[in-house]
Amino acid sequence: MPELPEVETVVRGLARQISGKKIIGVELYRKNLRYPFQRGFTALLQGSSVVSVERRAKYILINLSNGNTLIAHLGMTGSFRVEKKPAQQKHDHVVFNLHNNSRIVFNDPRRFGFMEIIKTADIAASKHLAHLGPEPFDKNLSAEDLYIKLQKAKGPVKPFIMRQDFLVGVGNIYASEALYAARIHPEQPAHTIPRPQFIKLLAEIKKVLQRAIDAGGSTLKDYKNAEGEMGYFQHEFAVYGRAGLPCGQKNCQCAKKGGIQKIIQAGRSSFFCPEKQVLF
DNA sequence: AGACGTACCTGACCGC
DNA sequence: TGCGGTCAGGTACGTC
Repeated sequence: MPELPEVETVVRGLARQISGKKIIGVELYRKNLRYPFQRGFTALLQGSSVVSVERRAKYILINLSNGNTLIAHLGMTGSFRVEKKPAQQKHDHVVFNLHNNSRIVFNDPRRFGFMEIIKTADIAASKHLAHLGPEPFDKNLSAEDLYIKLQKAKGPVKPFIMRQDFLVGVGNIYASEALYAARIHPEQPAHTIPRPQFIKLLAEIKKVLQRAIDAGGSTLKDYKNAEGEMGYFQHEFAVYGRAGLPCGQKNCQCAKKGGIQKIIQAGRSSFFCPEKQVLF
């Protein structure tokens, strides 16, 4: 499910639904997700109130009044939903009962997601967040620093821009979309990209992420935000999942030559327009 | 040190 | 209808 826009959408929904609410009980329906739940998981939450809900990279941070933060990651298929009345579904793993009688349910069929509680003061230095690169929408984001890293990169550009220690938030969908918008072939060696093209690529990454946030994320299969709403950005994909179809721009010659190409890079599907994205 | 494959899991879909 | 194979939005870890 979730790249930056989907996580951002979930965070905004959760913030609306649970900010200021007290957690009166937690139900765990298994002993692990991707990792085992830590000892005392339930006790660390019970009785505290939600101060705020934030996003860092693709992680959801729920800050609590007791000085702890619940870090949650959605993996590929994790989702939160808000319920007024219990309506158990397959793969519901965690339920947070709030004092206003609503329930926040975490559901995750593949269980690649996880949750961990850490002291709020230790969040930035925590195992999961310490190595992360900058946020794309950080006011102080330095294109120059990123370009220096890019020049030292070895492999093709597409897997490189998905590295969370380079720049956070870009996953498999938006990597293809941003490269298309910047007219860069996904197999172009990262270090060969000239400075102006990289600046363009960075701008397109931000643009596509922002457009996706504005559309409420992308719903491929069953993604929904915390309030049960689907995203709509999938209707705006120019290349992702569109192998054999014409690319996002009308009248592109690629339509006559087999359309959008699909290749596998680092075990993931990449999509590109063979007319507009040419190796150099 | 860094790059790569692989593992983690379930479900949907496709061809036979 | 059923079965096997393939693929899926992400991350971490072992092994060169």
